[in-house]
Amino acid sequence: MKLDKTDRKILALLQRDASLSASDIAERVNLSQPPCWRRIKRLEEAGVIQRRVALLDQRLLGLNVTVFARVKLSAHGKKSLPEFEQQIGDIPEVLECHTVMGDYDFLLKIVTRDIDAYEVLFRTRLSQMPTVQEIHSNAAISRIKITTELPLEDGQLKT
Amino acid sequence: MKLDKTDRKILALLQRDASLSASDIAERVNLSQPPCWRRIKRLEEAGVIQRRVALLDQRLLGLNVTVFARVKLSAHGKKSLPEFEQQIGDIPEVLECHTVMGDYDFLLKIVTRDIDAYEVLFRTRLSQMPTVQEIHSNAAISRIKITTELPLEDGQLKT
DNA sequence: TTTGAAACACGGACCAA
DNA sequence: TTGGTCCGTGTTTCAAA
Repeated sequence: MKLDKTDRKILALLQRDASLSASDIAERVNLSQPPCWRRIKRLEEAGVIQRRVALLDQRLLGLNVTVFARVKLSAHGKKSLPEFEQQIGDIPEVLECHTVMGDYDFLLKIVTRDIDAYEVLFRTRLSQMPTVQEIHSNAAISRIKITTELPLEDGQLKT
Repeated sequence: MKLDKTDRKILALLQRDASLSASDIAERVNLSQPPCWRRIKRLEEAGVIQRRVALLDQRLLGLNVTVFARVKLSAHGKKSLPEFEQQIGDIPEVLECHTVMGDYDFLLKIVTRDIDAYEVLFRTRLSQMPTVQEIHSNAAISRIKITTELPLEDGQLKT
């Protein structure tokens, strides 16, 4: 799928504010509504636009703690990776889990109500996973920047 | 602001799929459409629903590399924190920047097209910031889990 | 909570460049 | 192939019972 400049403009607008209507966007990219709508549809069908979601305020929901946990699996545990991935998927407090290169195996982003809730999660679930050898937890104190907007400027993308 | 069970159900639905209409949601939470719509509006006005965004497919956009960078500022650099935060905010490839407790000061999540693009970003921007003393970069190989859905189940929230 | 009306957005048919 | 105009349908939004 190839994306021209107009497509990228549309994507940039939508990943900033998905409540914009097709005609709002049409106006900003100098198109009339139907062709603009067709482009959006096409981007959705191609999967470039994965989904539309509401972002909630963590603080207002009382979810005050974000922890980054670096996890190392035991040597034999690496055979049962699917099991580990399955278990991680089942913990709603784990927002992200990435396999990383370097001195540890996974980086997890975890959100809980407070430190106590994290401690419980850590003790009863994370450290209980049979494959886990070692976990280093680092609590985040403040969010300097946090966005879901991917960089779409020229030169950062393959088109 | 207090949230009852119905509010939390609405939030759970919207943070999974913001394309649901007010009547779709009304149906699933056993309400008629207008009161359901009023609740959504109220949640938006209170800021619990911060915004609605489109999530794009990183791979399809050719953004194949995610790097987590651990940054340490120089001792005197900690005075000019606002400057650092400003500069971070201006780099679109930096999606997240958290202040963390522990052996380093910040954790950054960075997305680029490929390793070369990261190297350029690292050399020309990140390592050039006058306040930065040390950066450890860890490339993420695969995404096991990645979601923007906050955990809303009972007991995880203050209501 | 239900009804309903006005405004608006969506999405198809069809034509022009 | 891509954009434009026209128009029917459904949704949102909000007032009134």
